[in-house]
Amino acid sequence: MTLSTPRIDELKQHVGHTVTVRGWVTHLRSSGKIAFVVMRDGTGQIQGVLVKTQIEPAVWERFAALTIETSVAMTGEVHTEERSPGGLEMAVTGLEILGESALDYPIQPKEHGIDFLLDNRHFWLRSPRQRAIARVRNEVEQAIHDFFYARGFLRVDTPILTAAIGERAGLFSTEYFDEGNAYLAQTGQLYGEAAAAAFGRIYTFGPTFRAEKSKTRRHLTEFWMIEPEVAWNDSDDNMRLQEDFVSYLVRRALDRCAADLQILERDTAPLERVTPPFVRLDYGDAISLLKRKGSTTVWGDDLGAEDESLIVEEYDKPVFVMNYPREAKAFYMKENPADPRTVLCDDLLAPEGYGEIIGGSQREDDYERLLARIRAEKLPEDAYGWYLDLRRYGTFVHSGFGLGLERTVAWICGLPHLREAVAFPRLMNRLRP
RNA sequence: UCCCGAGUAGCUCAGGGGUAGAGCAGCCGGCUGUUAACCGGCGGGUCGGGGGUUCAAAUCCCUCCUCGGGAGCCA
Repeated sequence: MTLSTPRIDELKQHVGHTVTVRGWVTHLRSSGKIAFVVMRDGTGQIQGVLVKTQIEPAVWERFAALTIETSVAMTGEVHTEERSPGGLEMAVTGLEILGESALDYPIQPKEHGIDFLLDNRHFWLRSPRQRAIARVRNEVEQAIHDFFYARGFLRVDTPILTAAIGERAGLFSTEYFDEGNAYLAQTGQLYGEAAAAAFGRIYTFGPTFRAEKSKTRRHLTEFWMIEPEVAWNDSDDNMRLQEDFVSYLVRRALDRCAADLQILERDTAPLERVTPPFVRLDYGDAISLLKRKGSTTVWGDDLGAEDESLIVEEYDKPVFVMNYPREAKAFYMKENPADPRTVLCDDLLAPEGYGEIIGGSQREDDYERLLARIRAEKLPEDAYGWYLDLRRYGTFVHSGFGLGLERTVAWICGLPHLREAVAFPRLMNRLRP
């Protein structure tokens, strides 16, 4: 059966020949003695046309038994036909029902509410729009690996079950034998730093978990993060790496996913402008800018969503905001020698309201300073023993960042909400399907 | 957690004190080029749950639940 059953996107090579394709029925239309069946196989769609007077009665009867999402093997001669969606059509002479589909398939070719669609995510995934998003995500993921591979980075897989270390936000916990609680990783960074001391340039690529009760278009409780960590990179090197990286990912999507972006009706003009260098806006200058624009945010505050939009609208490509006050940022960031009130860090804000897609920093490499920060933040000192060791045995200048995959995909695809950027999104009130 | 908004047929919604509605989907019939086809017919309801006001509540009041949008936090 596998022989000569091309996939739908290969059918243009089979014009004039009789082939069999397998897939799922998406549309059925009948005019009494002529009928149309559109099927999908994951690579595209093909319309089959059946003329009652020209085919075997048994085939016509099987057409009548078709329902939406029936899986079928459809056989016929492929020809060009401009009235057919996609320009190709199959003159069906054979039809085999592989798997029946119940009459109450819930998804219709019309508007649905988001609650209903998320409840039916396992079916929603079958739509052309969701396929386009999945293809862009796949391309971005591959581009990430290619980017780092070409630059001699080693991919390191860090643990998902961890002791209580990492960010301050909510943790998911689970029992772990006689060791007390284990927590789902919020970041692989600390392990990445250990690996950078071993291998020089590394990156992680994996799921991370935040038990935050946040209900916004920019948050998931489970999301994928890419975290490079580079020995001997300072904060400036770090930002150069980030702008090269992000520009490369966008370029790859533009070059290889043009058809998908078109299905998503993505205006690609803003993406075409994503080239290095990006603007580097010092935190202090950002505050001045915000004050000019009427914000009440003052020096020392973290930047809110409103502030980020005010900054982003000033530029036509991603913008770095760098060197935040120490109090607004994590304990592991290196003190800024030029202004000890601040740390050497950067947030990369994406255009068009997609917010922070990267958070990065140079890491504190001085043992005493790092220990002081851990104590000041009242973190469990013993849990960070191995992390502090990295500063006791050959400490090194190093920097890294975390890129949120779903935010990046949502931005490139122009999605209104992160939940479409992953096949089965995890939100605070959604654990299934 | 806080602030808004919404829950009526499988779906998308109208109806806002007086016998529950439409379109789509489904089913039956018709149609030889359909594109979310079209035309005719049929079936389909705990009006989110509970309590209250009233002769009478989908409709007014209270309360809880669920969902959506936003904030905070962050990627």
